[in-house]
Amino acid sequence: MQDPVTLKQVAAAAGVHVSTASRALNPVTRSVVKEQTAVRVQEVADRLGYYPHPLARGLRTNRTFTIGMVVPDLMNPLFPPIYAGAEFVLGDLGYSVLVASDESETSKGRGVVSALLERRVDGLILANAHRDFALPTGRETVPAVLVNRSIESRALPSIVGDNRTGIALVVRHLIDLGHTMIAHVAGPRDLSTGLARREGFAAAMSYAGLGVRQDLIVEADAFRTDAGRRACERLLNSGTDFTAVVAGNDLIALGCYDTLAAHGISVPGDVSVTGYNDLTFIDRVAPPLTTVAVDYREMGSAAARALLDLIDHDGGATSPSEPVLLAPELVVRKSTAAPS
Amino acid sequence: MQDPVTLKQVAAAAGVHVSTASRALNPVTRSVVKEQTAVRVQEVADRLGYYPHPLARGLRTNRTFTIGMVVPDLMNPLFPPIYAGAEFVLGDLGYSVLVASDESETSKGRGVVSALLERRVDGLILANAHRDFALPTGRETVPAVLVNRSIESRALPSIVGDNRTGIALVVRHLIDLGHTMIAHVAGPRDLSTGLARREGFAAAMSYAGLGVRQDLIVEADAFRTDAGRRACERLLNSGTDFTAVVAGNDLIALGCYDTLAAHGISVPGDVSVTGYNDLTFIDRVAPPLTTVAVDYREMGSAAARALLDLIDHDGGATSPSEPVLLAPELVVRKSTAAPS
DNA sequence: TTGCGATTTGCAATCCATTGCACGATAGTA
DNA sequence: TACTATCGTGCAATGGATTGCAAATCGCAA
Repeated sequence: MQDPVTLKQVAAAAGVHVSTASRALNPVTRSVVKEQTAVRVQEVADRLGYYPHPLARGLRTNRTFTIGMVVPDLMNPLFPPIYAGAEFVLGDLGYSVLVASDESETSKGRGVVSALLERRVDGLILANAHRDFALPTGRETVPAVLVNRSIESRALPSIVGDNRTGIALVVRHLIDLGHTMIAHVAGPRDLSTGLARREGFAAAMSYAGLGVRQDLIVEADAFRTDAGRRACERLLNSGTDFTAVVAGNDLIALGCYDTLAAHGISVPGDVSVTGYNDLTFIDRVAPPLTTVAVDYREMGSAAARALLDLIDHDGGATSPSEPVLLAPELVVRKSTAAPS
Repeated sequence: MQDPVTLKQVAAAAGVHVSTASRALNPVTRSVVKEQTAVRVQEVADRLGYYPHPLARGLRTNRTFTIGMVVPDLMNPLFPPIYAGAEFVLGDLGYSVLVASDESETSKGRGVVSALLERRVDGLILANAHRDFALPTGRETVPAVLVNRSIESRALPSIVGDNRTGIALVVRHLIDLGHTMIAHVAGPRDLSTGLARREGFAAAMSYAGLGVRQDLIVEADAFRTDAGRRACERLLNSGTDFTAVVAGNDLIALGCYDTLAAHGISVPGDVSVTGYNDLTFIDRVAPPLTTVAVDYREMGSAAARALLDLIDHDGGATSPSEPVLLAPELVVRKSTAAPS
């Protein structure tokens, strides 16, 4: 409807100079203005419904109170909770979240990051990093944190799940049930989650004294159901015997369900299957999937807090650091049973 | 790293005045500059990696190339595709999407809208509207469109699914199977989707000559599983006989699954159940749910296009209009069968 | 009453790009 | 050669808030 109120109008109405009005309205500089004046300005501002023009302010202060968040694919139920957790923390502090999805499954995806940087976001939360990711060089940068996936260089702080421990939980669970021939349908090796779970699998197997057989490990080329189907197919075609499959995540596990069913193999009757992530509704598929739960909302919140810390204190100067690990939790359902 | 390049620097390097540089770089005004000069400026700009400061530009032009999108809850698998569709269309044109979630299930939620307006978004896509929603008055407004849910006043354009037709499809399907005693666990009446499906249900029933029995209609207080459970419980407690349940959406249908199972009633053996939305994975629950598919990605895209239209042409002056309806599609699975 | 330090407030520059207006230069016409 | 269109470019204001610095005001003491 009507035009927004400007600071100049507030100042005029309060009978002071704009600079005084500015100081009166800004909590940080308020103390420099005479109490009585500050109150008057504040009242006028409230009455007129004044709020500062974010562009004008940002232009001057070089802050936008906007955070860029990059996700690979919001349709993957994994990411909405991460977003929700982050936005919950950030929104409270006056930040808005600019969401950009980077559908490209390649390691480039610098396009969206650059786009966000050009928009002068105050920080970045990256949920889509490949292991070889690096912020674009040769251009101004902002504080950034990784979430869910970490990178090889450790150049950016990251908040991720403890994938090694998580996988160890399911391996332990399967061994406790009596399994010894356990296969792994791994996620892509170029994502830290895929690699860490694969390494965790190997570590847990050798720790249990079962050894690591490469013919029991296949890799899905994406954390998706279709990729899981194909990978499981390869596993079956190799002719290797196994009584349990540790899938790289829930979607791959669903792909295994499909392929196993297509081969007339019953879960968990003939083969046990485990997933990772505990997606919504994964408890309602047939059979309900034994998996590892990660608190993704908390992960998003933690990432946001870490980012704010970077913004407020270190000014973005980040020294290489180990990922912050969130504890996973085993969720036993009906897709695992003792080997027949 | 280094500071961003400003137009002034480009102009200096090209040996022209900033205004000339500005015109040379802006496609609209490029023709006013001598071709040769324009080329030179462009080359310098490219070499220096110049891009305009969005805040400075926005301050002057009063455009932010930012669209605000409000969703009730991104964790509901319904909304990510809507976002994806919208962002796909908008991103191509240089717009970024500011996502805000309004968890409050009340009809206020003007808080987030106001926050977005204060940020000077160029337009709004609202996916969370209650039937009595209206944009905040007495303040400047921007073009806005509704998606998925429409409002009573018709004051804003909306892109929604054809809920009446969709429900008619499932009712028809159930009748074809031989059902006559069909119950409806409706969604909340204060959401257009809840109301339209309820009305569609009544219309389809009377069209089929089965009449509308109020004792066969209960209302869930939210489009959630828990609300569906409770509502279904009420339906059963009322003692009314029925052989099929048309649920207001997939989540409510899952709630019905739970309650029916708790009462030892088998689906679809004793009672058939239908949902609405065809959520991801709903084809994998036990039993796979017969439901109505809506192309939510397309809905998001359509909303974005409608919004862009409003922004570019009408300048936001909207006259009341009927919702744009997207055709639904019946998806028959295993939760429906002939009555026993 | 004059003077000095401490508060308050005002001035003006700054952030960066856009754009109406005017000036200068070139081309074309009489 | 003089004169008017045209074209290209520069000047300067503008958008709105922030902030270093200077000026004004006040209180209080000598």
